[in-house]
Amino acid sequence: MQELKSTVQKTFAIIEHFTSERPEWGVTELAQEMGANKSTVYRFMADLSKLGVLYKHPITEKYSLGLKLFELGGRVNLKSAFIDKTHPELVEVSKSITETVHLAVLKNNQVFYVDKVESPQGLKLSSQIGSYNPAYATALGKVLLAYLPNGNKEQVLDFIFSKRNITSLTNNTITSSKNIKKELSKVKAQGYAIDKEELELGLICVAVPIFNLNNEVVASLSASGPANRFEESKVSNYVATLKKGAHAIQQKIGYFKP
Amino acid sequence: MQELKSTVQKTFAIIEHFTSERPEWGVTELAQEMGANKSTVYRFMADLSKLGVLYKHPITEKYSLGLKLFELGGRVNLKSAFIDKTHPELVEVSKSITETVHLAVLKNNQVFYVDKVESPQGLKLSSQIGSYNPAYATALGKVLLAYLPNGNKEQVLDFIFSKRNITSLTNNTITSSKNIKKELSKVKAQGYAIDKEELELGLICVAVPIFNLNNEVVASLSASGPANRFEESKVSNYVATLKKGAHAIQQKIGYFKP
DNA sequence: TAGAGCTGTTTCATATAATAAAACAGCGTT
DNA sequence: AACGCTGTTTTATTATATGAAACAGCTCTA
Repeated sequence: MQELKSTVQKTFAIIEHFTSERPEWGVTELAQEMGANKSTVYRFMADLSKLGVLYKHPITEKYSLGLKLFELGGRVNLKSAFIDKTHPELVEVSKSITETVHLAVLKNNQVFYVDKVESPQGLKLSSQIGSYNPAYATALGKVLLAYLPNGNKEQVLDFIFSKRNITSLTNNTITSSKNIKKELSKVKAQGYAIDKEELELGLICVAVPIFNLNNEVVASLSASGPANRFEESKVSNYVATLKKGAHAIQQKIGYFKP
Repeated sequence: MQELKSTVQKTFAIIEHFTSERPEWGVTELAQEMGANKSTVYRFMADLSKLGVLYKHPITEKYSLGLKLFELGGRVNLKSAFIDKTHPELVEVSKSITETVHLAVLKNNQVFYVDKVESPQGLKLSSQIGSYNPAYATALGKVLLAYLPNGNKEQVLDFIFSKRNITSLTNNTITSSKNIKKELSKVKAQGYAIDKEELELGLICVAVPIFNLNNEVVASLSASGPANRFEESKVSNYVATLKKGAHAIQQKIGYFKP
């Protein structure tokens, strides 16, 4: 934990450990997990409990996320102009395509999921609003990379493809710098990207760019679903629907820059 | 701000200033509001923005609450966060009224059932902890909507009442935006809501608000039962009992205010 | 066009709060 | 009764937060 400089960062490093997979932590085990001192973590958790950010179960004495975060989260949801403006369009696209639809931006050189509408066909994807995925293994990421401004494109791509950042997620993942550059040219030429089980086996994804008023790509819109539902013949229809949605979103968010 | 000892408390003191009434702050004005140093507040806000807890508008440079809080809010397990503190009170109220008692919050613009105590008279309601019902057709929902902060009230109501979201569940369901607004004014004026077979034929429900320390409504408490047991004369007694219960719950979920 | 008056941001010596080892306390189990 | 596991408190030490001042960038306005 000593590598985190500010207390604000430490605070949220602790909070972030409470995930849906691991919603409960004791003081000692969380300190161990974080490689931090027990009494330090204790003080943070005690403070956060006093504020209602964490909730301490009166019997088990385990901590979990508290009502304060629910309340604050609710304030964001209702106020956020971004999601308020894009969500209805995502709903439209999802209805039309009947698959899960994502809106993502590039953040820290990764795909950052901003909004999501689940498929009415009820296939659960592991993606979550606010989470990240590698850019090189997703259709969303390919679009965001393909349209990077020429000024720093090479730089960003070289950084992403420095060996330590790349892991092969499936047999189809593109792991070489040369091949991804070829792929990105193709994406830019055809105006959309496709991910054929490169992130996860059985999962296919199609994505299109969302432009701002300066013709820069600020976000990407995608449809994802099981491979058996994404026949070649359907893709062009999906792309057309996604582009219509992307266009509608562009009209609404002329100002947004991530 | 110097009276706040720990940095964790300072962090959330800053975050708490972003309310629905005042969702945007600049560095200088927030520092003034808090009686704190400008550069101190700046560092906090810069750190929080890096984490996505705050969002800095690229043009106005004003800060607002960010996606990270939205994400964290979604992770909170309401059942475990509420139920330990509220359940005993629900039992009390249910004993006194001898009808089924519910505790609910507004989530995704719908009524979300957090806790429930069944009537000792053994009428089974279809409601379940963790399930949803439309806000406009329940007493719980009317309370939660009536006390929405003025900042985004209109927006939320308009969203809920865009035609495709409304279905008439019984002959009594209020389905027009105009009528629900009238109804909500009434609810706020009298301090409680009543649902006369608007969700389900034969089912009547009375609900009161639960406030937090900022006088914002965070939840709603209700009693429900068959229409023939809810005579006009009893309702005022039910409301009184519910309010007593709501008050007791408020005492328990009132957190330390930074 | 010069300058006043706002912003947000950076710097740096100083003060203060965060840290971590150790001891403590409470609870079950052996 | 002694062990091993919790969460909690204490303490001297160290590292971090602080805030005054200066800077930078912008929009008015005279």
